Amino acid sequence: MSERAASGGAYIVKPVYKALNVLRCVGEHGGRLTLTEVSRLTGLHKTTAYRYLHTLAECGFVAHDPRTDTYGLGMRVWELGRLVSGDMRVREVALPVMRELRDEFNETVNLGILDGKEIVYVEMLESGHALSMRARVGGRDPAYSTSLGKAILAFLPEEEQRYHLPSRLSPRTGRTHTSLKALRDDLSATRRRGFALDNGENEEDARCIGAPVFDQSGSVVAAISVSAPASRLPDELQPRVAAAVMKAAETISERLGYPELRDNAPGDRRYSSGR
Amino acid sequence: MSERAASGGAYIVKPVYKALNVLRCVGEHGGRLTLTEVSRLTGLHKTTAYRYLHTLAECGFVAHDPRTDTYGLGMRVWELGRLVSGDMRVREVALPVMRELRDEFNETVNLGILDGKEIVYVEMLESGHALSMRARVGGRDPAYSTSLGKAILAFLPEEEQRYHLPSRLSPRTGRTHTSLKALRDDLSATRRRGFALDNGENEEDARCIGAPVFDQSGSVVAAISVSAPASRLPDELQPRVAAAVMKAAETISERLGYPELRDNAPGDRRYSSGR
DNA sequence: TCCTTCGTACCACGACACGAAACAATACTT
DNA sequence: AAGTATTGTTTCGTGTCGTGGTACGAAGGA
Repeated sequence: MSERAASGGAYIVKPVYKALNVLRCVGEHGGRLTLTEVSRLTGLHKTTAYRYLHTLAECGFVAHDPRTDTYGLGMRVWELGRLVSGDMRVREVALPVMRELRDEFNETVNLGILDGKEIVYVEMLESGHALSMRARVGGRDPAYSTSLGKAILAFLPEEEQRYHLPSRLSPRTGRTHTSLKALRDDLSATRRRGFALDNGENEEDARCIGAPVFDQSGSVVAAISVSAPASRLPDELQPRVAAAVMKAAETISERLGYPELRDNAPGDRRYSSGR
Repeated sequence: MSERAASGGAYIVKPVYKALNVLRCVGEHGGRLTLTEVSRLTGLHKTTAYRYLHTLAECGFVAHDPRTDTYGLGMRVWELGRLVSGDMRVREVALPVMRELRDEFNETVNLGILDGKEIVYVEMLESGHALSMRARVGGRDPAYSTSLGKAILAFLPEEEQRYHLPSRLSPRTGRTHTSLKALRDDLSATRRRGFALDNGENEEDARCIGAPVFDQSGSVVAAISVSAPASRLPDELQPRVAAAVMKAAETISERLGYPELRDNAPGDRRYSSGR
């Protein structure tokens, strides 16, 4: 079996890396995992999984139910998770603005944060329509194939941007960018016009329009987007939605302390290069 | 010499154990921790801390801010934390009942869960009074010195109970039980009367009255309590408060599917909850 | 009854985690 | 400006300890 070089990077302590995988595995399967299931899912030797689970349990990161001999996430994870929530000022600040935006078009509004090469959905307001998107709060998608991700990437300093770009663009739909060149062109276009477009690049038949959110230091920290089935977001509507999304994003940025821009010219958006 | 006690007993993988300590350390200090700070706080060698942080970062459990060269909790922690929240049905179910209880006496109402030898405050409704308790949501206290903890411990099967009792009872105040014998007596008393008392055992001058919450399988999963300064909870008032706390706890238990004891008629257990 | 599959326990071996020391790149002092 | 102290990063040899095989008792299923 050809093991992936995943755990082979530099300065990676393998026991830690693999144990964290166990933790994530337990979380993703909603608890109720038995030892052998964990062993199978992670590909670890049964004995090794056993020791990891014991260690994780000792620290409170997983909880062992002695009745069913199953493992689930522990309270310490919840505890730490709350601490992260407390740090996410964007979320509270953005919520009321997102609500307005949702009501304006009655379409799903998303708030996303860049984490590594993926964006994480941090908040999401559903549209009234029955047809809803697949994404969920806490879920992830590649940054390069979503309007949220592209909105953030486009306004990142080049050096940082490179860090968040994958070496290989695996196409998620027929419309996903497959070359770094095409993606870079897309990014500079979004930077020019101030918002990002996703025409079914991440999910078939789904259209998204996203705009970046800046904090007081002038760097992108998040993005918001309106997403809907292509049928409900025809080309004629896009300018109006894009303007609204950008407006909302600017409002959030200002409330985060981002210095207001006097000029409202829509192509003149620049991030401060100095820090 | 004291290594066995320090970094755990058998089946503990030390790199994992220590890395988890790093993670908790980063969380407790609200992020913004530098490498050497982590090294100092955890007592780990600088190189080791460096490798752990790298590994944790690779897995998304900590985030490295390259600007300030500091580490904070990563998005993956938030992600997993949400999953735990989703599992905590008690919390949603208990909230409205807790609200009623808070309004009845205008005192702080707590919801706690047992985790290891400690209880974790999962929800908390403050009283209107200016004088509030020290405890916070997400915080911890020893189980044996709080009414929440004792309410849960008392209704645990003996074998499980022993697992959650510390070998050494370190006194937190002058009133804390110092002997296992005294604690056991207290526990059987609480089991008899159905609620637990804490007269300044955990925090000087703080009184708490707690009652256990059961789930559909009939086992304790949590406890609620009313807590207040001793001056506002005089002996005369205790019976009334205790009755109300027990009533509220029973209501929550029933809504969690706990079969009411009085009538055994199947399918006939949906009255007397006032709704 | 046998047979499977579970969690737990033990052990010998060699991978790899570890700490010392030195590196480069900043901050702080003089 | 030169010196000094502290930072994060890198390399490397040593010996610890994490690892996978293996085995045992218990608990179901056939």
